[in-house]
Amino acid sequence: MYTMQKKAQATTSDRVPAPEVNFQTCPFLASTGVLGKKWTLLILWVIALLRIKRFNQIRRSIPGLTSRVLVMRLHELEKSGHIEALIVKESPRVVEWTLTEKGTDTIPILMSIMNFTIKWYPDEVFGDNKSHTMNELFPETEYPR
Amino acid sequence: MYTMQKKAQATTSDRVPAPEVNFQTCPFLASTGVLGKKWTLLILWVIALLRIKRFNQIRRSIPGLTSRVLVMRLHELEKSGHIEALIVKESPRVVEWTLTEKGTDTIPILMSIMNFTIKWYPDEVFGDNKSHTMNELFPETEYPR
DNA sequence: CCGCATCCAAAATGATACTG
DNA sequence: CAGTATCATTTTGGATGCGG
Repeated sequence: MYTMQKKAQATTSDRVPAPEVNFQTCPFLASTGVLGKKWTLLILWVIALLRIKRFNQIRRSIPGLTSRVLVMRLHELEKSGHIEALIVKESPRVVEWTLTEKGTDTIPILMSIMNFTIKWYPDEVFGDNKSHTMNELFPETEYPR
Repeated sequence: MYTMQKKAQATTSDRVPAPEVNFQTCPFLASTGVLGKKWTLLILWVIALLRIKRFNQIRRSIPGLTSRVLVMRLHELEKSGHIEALIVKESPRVVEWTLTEKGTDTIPILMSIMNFTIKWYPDEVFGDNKSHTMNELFPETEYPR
């Protein structure tokens, strides 16, 4: 429960949370880093939660994502240290993409997003229209922190 | 702690988490909704955590954000039900933007992002280079869930 | 000053085909 | 299989203006 919500007699002079945080320069929030770009979180979800490691498998698991954008995002994520490429074999080339420690630390973000989505967009993410909770879906996972 | 990380003898036939979730259609992850677009989370941060409600104050608090994009995002966020406009006065028009319940539910997402950022990008978000934790920064807030 | 519209340039992304 | 190359389309940036 957030205590910062407006109470009956609350005024606008309530404490401003964490003014010492330069939120404007957060690479994700400001979309200056790869995490703020289109398709990135979906790609991370696939690698992190579905454990899909291969280029074309990732692409096929995300309808609408093209090779062009996928290869851009993978290389950006590699450069930013979220994922690593393991060259399994050359000619025909086989590459496996896996999370680094930094990439693993994005999982709570993905979880908090999905937690929001299953509450506000259940029709979009469930075929059966039943209500679901994160604990039901990810029973062995503590999230998001 | 996530139990889905690879253990020594783990194989790729480990359980795939939550196959019943159509993650591809999550509006945020897929960037089909406003939350996935550039500047949106920064705008929500300002309204939610800094409690800034006015158009030009929001704009000035986010360097680089133009009127054009701000007005687009505010109206998109209004349409999607994350924020509400309160017309305080006409001529000159004064509008106050505040979070709805749905918008309030995005705060855990913002928190998990900042939690990630203060770990991996401390130089970008702190001026003093000291180490910080979320509990230190948001003492009265339980987060992210 | 306020919120917001218009115009045009630049950047990001989509579609399709192709290569080692 | 894992990417490239090319071109069309969409989204965003920047300047400017405008009625209240």
